[in-house]
Amino acid sequence: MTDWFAQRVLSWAERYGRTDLPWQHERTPYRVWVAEIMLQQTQARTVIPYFERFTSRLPTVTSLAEAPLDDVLSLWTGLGYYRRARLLHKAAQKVVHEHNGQVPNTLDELIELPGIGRSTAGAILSSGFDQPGVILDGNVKRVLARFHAVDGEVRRAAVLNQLWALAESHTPNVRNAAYAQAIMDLGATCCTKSTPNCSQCPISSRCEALDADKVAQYPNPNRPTSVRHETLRLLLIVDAQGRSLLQRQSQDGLWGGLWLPIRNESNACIPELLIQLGIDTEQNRREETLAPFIHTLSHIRFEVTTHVVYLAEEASLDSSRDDLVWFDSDDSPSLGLSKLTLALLDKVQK
DNA sequence: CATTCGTGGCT
DNA sequence: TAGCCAAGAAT
Repeated sequence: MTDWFAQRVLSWAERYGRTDLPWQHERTPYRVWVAEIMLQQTQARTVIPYFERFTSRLPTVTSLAEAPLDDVLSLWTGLGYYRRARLLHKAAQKVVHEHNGQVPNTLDELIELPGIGRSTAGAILSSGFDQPGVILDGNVKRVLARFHAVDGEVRRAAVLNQLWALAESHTPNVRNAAYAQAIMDLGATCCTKSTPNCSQCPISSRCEALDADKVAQYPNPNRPTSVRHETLRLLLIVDAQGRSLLQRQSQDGLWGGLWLPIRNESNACIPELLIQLGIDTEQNRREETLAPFIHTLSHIRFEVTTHVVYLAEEASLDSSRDDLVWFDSDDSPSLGLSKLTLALLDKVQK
């Protein structure tokens, strides 16, 4: 290992690197895998409590593979990007069936697993197996874009290819796990997006961006994606016992596989919806419309209008539909819920 | 190649 | 405070 860059970053990490992250201890390929999936587009501080709870409940690949999907999504509730949970679950079953329950340790095999792309595969190889593996996440992209003054929107393929080549050129084939952690720590704690600490940076003496006094300009920002505006009409039905009717979303799309109040896309009237759900429309009920509010996602602005129907009696539900469930927060069944659903249920509780 | 996925923390 | 964007992958 002769790369000056890697030497400096490794030495820096020996003093200033993070050592208290839960996936750095009891390090196994499975725990590293789970952590890397949770860490996709999600900051470490947010991931920590989810990782602890997830690996405590599902400590092995086999336990994850055998768990109901609802349990996995329940452990993911609030973390976002729920497709990651579905793909992780599917990948665990694939590992059990095709790899004898052992997390594979080659780049090709890892990328074949759902939810694992090039960077995550590199992270699992290096951090999980201490084998050579190249990472190009947001941290590494920022460090490299600054160090080499890489121009152009980072999301463009030409720029990405350039960054991958640079990442590969700097990645040593020894101390693989240490370097993987070191380069990410540098980006996360020193070469930060805003107000980077160049004075304590181990590679600042050869940083092209710093040399040109243009650190803040790298990486060049992507053109902002346009925000979509949508309305979300929800029907929240509460029965006499205080249970709320939830419906499972399709596996694809927003909140896939999660349980939400009834979505009323077509703006149908309440009696019509109740009939569709198989609920007796003759019984007494009280209705209320909650004040509309804005729910923002990364690129969608939902104006949420919630109509609440309180049933006075026991509701007869069409038992042939497995996409409906009466949810009792005291009973707390294992279901994946979005933050939006949690907020709405909280409003109805009082 | 551009868009679609959640949520929270930051400035 | 209203955006910006994090340990990205799938389509």
